[in-house]
Amino acid sequence: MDGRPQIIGPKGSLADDVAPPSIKAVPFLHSRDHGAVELLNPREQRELGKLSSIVRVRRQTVIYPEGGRSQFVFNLVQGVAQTYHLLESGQRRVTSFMFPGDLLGLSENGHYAATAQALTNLTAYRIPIDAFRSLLERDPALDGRILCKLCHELRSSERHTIMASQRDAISRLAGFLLGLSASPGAAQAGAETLRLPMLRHDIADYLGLTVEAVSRAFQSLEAQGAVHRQTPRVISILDEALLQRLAQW
Amino acid sequence: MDGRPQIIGPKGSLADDVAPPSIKAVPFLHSRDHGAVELLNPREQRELGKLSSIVRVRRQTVIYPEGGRSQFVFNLVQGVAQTYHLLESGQRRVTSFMFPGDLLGLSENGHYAATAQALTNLTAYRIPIDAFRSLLERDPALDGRILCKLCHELRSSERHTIMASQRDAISRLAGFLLGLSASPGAAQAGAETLRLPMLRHDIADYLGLTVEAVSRAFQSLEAQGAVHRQTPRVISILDEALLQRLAQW
DNA sequence: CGCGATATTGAAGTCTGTCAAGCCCTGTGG
DNA sequence: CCACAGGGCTTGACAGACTTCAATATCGCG
Repeated sequence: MDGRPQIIGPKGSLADDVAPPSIKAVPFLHSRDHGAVELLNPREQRELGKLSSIVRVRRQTVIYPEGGRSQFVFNLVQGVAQTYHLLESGQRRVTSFMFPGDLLGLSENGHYAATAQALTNLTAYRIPIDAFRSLLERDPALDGRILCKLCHELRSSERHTIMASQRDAISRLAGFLLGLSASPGAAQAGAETLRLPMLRHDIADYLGLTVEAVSRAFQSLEAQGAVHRQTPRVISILDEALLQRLAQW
Repeated sequence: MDGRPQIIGPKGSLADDVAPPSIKAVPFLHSRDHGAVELLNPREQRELGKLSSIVRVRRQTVIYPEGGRSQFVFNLVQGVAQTYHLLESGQRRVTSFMFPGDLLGLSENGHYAATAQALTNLTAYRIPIDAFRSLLERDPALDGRILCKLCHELRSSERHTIMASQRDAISRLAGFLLGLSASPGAAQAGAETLRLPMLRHDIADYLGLTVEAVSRAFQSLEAQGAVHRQTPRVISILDEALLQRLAQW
């Protein structure tokens, strides 16, 4: 089986197995610091579903490449993805990890601004960008919700910036783990064990460190009793308050 | 004279001196890497102007505080501002520098997500957020443009992240100077002399460095012949290609 | 169960942060 | 318009943290 996205088709035969389109964010106006909620009402979910194909993408597969002609927007409903830039220096910078409830391929200008890659096998709604735009024009309320989602993304990008510009590796990793455990799609339902879907290399490229520095930061967090590595990819958070303190916010 | 924003009032007496509302961004769909353009047509400029008060803010004044109840959106038409977060560790993180054509106070959820502060004396349209939102609902085309502006901001935030997560100070500063000289409102009309409206301390907090590191990075860039410091705040770019190379993209 | 990829650990070099001191702008007041 | 004072900027020395290079241990997939 090749690595290309497998298209199941509009309202495809397996659609019944698939969760409906979903966009989650912290609402625009509201009391602060409450978690993300579903922005789409059932009607909007149906509308989006009608425009979409369902695609299943295998782990490691590139969903769309940086610079590619932007034809589709993707709504992730299952699995995890990352977006990254390749720098001319040969380095790679991971700009975001995407979870169910996220929208990929939007923040561009005719071409994709980053490469998107599946970290796990994933399922997404693939929406032609023209259809998406005309839906937004017909439906100002939905448009407002998308605006809200973008604001949310902007905030998390700023959060990312703050994390990546911390001076020491421990602060960066602590902030990363906290963000991950607070992220709606990332933590499995409140348990304090965190399954990391990404490699150390991905974390390093996200935080602007080397894998060695990430590894040593894990070591230090574990030595201080903040976390425990059950396996390299399964982390339990032992002392969230300590993590918070170490993150230096 | 106190430091509070000076309100000139809706269509105030000095409105004739003031440029019309302006929102600039790289268009959504289009061939790539062209500069930012004005997104508002004259009708939209009038609409926004009718909803707004014109405020003049003195250098250093806080426009709105992080966490404050979000009541207004600001459209900057003259001068420069920055937004920042104060971390619990006492550090400060500058998240963006804003120029004419930018929109402040949008990316929030009922409360301002960051503090906005004037770096120079500035002029802005102050738009009540409710009026702004209802205008967007009445005018889907404008809504789409704001969406475009947000995408643009998201891209520049990611750019910021990439810059701030570079390993060495020279790369960060080179990237910063390039971004500034490419920024529509920042460079004075194509001249290769760049007037920096922000302090070294602001640059340091933007790049995640100390002022000393910024100073040494300037020293190094100058020694390599990439830039020349006419005064600490007036920089000429001597070799843009070299800067590009040093920025490591 | 075994191999390849991933993760960890170790040692040396480099760069930034910190602390300290001096210089130079800038803008305020006469 | 000029002088002065304060703040901003630069430079120096040292310690600490990260990167780099290298080797080993471990995980997880087939």
